Amino acid sequence: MTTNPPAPFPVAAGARLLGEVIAWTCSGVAVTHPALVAALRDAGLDDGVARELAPKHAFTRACKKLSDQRIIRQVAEDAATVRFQFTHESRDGDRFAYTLETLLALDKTTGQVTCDLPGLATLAQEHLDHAIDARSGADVTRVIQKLFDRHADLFPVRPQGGVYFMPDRHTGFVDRVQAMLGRINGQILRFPVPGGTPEGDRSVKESVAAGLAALVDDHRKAVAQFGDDTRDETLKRAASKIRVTQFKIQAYAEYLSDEKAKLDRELTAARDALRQKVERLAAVLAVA
DNA sequence: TATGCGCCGAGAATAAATAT
DNA sequence: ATATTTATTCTCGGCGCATA
Repeated sequence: MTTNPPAPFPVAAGARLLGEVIAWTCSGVAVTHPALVAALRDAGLDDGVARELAPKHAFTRACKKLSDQRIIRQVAEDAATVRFQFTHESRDGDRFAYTLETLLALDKTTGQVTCDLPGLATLAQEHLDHAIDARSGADVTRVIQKLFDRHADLFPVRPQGGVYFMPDRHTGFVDRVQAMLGRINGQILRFPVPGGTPEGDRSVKESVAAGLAALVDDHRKAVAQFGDDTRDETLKRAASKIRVTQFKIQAYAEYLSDEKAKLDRELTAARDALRQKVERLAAVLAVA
């Protein structure tokens, strides 16, 4: 066995990167919504992915904190207000006892809480205000996935997700995601994958091929569902999604090697199925 | 007005880390 | 050794929007 001198980074002249294996963690991240939006904007990312939480939905988060020895149920809702019943739960010997505590109203637009117990109104308002503002690690993960969904491609390394292969063309994009995560104390790990190693090339090929095959499969399933109640717009959108996937298969051809032909075949099958369906629906429509 | 569709949050399932 | 907490993905259902 020969001993190679330590390779400088990046790998070596001529050996280009295929991409990176990345994983992120937002464990324990607690950030306010405005701070998250600011972090996205400062990093040059689309801040539309971090949306506001409507008072109604924030209240369901707040309910978790308010549910100690208490059961909260929605009793009514109209355009402006949602009403909840708070029922106190206590242990009474060998059984539980329940007593009506209050009825609480939530204004869906202002996020204002009202109820006839002043202390409880204040407590509920505090929890609600916090829930409207606060974003958890899970929320940040959702934001990251939406960013990648809209602007880059991530191929799961394992079916459960969490670790992804990212093609090198998106390196600049991850740089921005990394900057964003840095501002909110999240962490992203990035392992460069150089081209030319047998196992690296194989693993990249398999994960990219599996990811693209999943897209093609989605198209196939969607087309199979279409019927005479499907709108023209939906059919057009399906065709456009198929074109996008075709573009991706082309763009990642170098990763796919011998897997490309199979993907091309499957995509063509999905496109033909759509074409046939469109023709059949047009025929049905003409008769009707 | 009804319907399809995307978005969002909840909850289940699962896994891993941490506390008891 | 067991229970609890935390994080993650997946699926489902409700809501609002656009459109026929």
